[in-house]
Amino acid sequence: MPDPTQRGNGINRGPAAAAANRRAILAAARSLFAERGYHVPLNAIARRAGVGQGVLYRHFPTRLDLALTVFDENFNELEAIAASGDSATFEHLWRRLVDLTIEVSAFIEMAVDARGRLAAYDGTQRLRELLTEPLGAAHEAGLVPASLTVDEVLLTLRMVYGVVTTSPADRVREHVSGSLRLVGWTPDERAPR
Amino acid sequence: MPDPTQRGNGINRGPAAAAANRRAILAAARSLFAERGYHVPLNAIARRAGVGQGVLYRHFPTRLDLALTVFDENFNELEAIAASGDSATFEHLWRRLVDLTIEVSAFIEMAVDARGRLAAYDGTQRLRELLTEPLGAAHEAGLVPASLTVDEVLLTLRMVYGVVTTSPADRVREHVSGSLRLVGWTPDERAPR
Amino acid sequence: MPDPTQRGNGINRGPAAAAANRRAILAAARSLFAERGYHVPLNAIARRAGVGQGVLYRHFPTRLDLALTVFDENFNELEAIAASGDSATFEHLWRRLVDLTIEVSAFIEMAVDARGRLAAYDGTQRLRELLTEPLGAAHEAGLVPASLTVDEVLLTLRMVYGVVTTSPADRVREHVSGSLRLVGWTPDERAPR
Amino acid sequence: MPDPTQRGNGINRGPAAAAANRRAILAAARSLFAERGYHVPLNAIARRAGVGQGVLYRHFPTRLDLALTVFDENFNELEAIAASGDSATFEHLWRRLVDLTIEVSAFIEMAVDARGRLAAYDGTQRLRELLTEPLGAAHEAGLVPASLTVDEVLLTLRMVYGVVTTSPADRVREHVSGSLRLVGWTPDERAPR
DNA sequence: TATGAATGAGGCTTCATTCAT
DNA sequence: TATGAATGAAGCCTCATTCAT
Repeated sequence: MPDPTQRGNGINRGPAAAAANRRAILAAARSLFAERGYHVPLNAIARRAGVGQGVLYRHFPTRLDLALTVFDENFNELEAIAASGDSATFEHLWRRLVDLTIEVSAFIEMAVDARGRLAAYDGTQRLRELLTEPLGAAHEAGLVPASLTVDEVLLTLRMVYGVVTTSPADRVREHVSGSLRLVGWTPDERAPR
Repeated sequence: MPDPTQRGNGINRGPAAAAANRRAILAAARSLFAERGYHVPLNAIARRAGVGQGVLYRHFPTRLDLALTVFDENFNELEAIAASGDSATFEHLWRRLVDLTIEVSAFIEMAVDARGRLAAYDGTQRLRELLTEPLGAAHEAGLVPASLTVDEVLLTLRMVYGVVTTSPADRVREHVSGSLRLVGWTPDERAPR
Repeated sequence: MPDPTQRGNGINRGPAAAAANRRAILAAARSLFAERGYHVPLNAIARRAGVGQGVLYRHFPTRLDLALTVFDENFNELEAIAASGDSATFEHLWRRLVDLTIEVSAFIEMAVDARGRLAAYDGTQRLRELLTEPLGAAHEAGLVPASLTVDEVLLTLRMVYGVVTTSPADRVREHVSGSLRLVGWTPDERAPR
Repeated sequence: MPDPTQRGNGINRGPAAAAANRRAILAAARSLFAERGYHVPLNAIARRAGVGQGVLYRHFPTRLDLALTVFDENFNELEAIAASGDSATFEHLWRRLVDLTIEVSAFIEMAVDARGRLAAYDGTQRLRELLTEPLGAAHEAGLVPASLTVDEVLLTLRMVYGVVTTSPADRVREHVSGSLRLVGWTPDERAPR
């Protein structure tokens, strides 16, 4: 009788393993997207996950499905931060968004890919929703200017993407700080304009 | 007797075609980079240019050589603008830079590719040089704030890249305008901050 | 429903075919190396084996891997002969070595290729080992001069290679006989010197 | 008015240059065969010779024609040695033959190529002729055993080829010496059997 | 249901050969 | 007659995707 906690041993372990496989695939994809970019071969992901090629296709029919799910998990994390609900939440969220942007440059490649294929996808909607309440709280606490909108926050994030992608690897954070200063965010205080 | 004005008809048109071929390849590459991105198959470029695979390799041994030449032409155009030398030059330059950024998003992908392979390549140096004098003139004419530096202009451009790349094709210009407003440039007047 | 005994019909025959495919590839490689030399196109091998290009790469990532495996099988056969253990074994071995040399001139080309890439590979070591005992037995039985060493046997073999490679196909055996006479081996008796 | 001693300057210098071009091609081919083997790209030869591709084809329609001509020059040199006519001539010839064998391993590759395509070519005939007289002189002077025939000398040479081709580059001469000892030639004295 | 081998299209690159000038 | 660019076939290799077991 096979050990269900053991994966990738070539034994069909039945439906019970499906959830574990899914998690393993997502973890593998996350790390490989970060290491080798969005276009990393799918079989490398399957290999690192310890599953067969077929399983990967069962769970995620296209590369885009896989990538969207990986990045969805980031949204889950961000939503958890947003739910904490004090006035510093917005700052935490922003900090985490910038870090994710720096870490996962694969996201931008996915976005390019998705633009052509997934007209319906507007990943920003979810971001918009999770930012609304924390930004309101920050407004009330006087931590950000009253005029700052959610859309401007998102736009700034996309500007950060541009800077991240075009910076030499060893100067990314320095350039990001410079660009945030340009829009009037002093990175130390994270107090916009 | 073959018609020498006809391209891509499978006939060896002889060395006289070399210059025309080179131009045809560059034009094909320019349009395909814009349409399909930096990683468009090289044989698609050769096909659109109406030349054999080998000709493309003779003129441009690597994809990077080809891309650098294409973008070099952009620099040439920008330098021509810069040379005109009146106080509105900076505005013209900036407008053209933003347009190029919107049109040729392949440039960003090339930059990523070049980063790994062409340590010596710093495309921004050339940009920096051609901007210096026009920005000085704009300073003197009071058209831009005295504090605005060339590096800030370049950084802004990279932020624009980020917005371009992550925007749905039909809303690119709208988003770019929004982001320029964010950094205090009102796109209508091009009067920064 | 596809006929699983039929090869190369464009149908995915599943993993069960792996072992059969491997054998088919090796057989195809063996015959094509003999017919067309070491540098025969790999896709010709895949075609004769009735498999896709990718399968060949899965089993043998490089041409050298494939060739080494093919020739390994020759070593296996020789070692089986060597294991039989009577005093005539050396004669059998030698006869087979000469025949293999004549049949598989691709071996020499592979050796040239391997020299540059596989510093660790010393194919002769395995030959040396399998010859040692049979030569000793032949010494004891007085079938070969006491002074004949394993290295001399190997050197003679390489001289035979030279003659094989430079002889017109229809006179190979005649020339080999002549050259063995030169070193004092009368091919009829196989009684060296 | 072009300088006829100057080659590869892109100017059509008329028929007078034909002989110089031919010599340049042969010299380039000789060095490149030695450096990179028989299958060196033909355009590399044309480039080193400083001529266009077309000229190479005019003079030598096939790779084999070129190679045969290159090696013919070796025969010319050997015939010059043979013509000197004293009793040590055979020894000089033999020494030069072994050296050529070691230097020009491209010859063996050409031989493999020629086997399939040039049934009529028996390069050995010319060798045989130039060796006959010197070997006779050596016989008369008692420098070689009376039984040694020209064909045996040629066969030995081909055995040397085999050893050369299969030896690690840094041990070629050592192995050749060993093999000559095997056939009873002590390399120091060059006194066969 | 999971495995992982097989398929084969597609992209890259190299040359032998041709041919306009 | 010489040049050297153009052609395009051919080989190499890499995956995305399928499917027998």
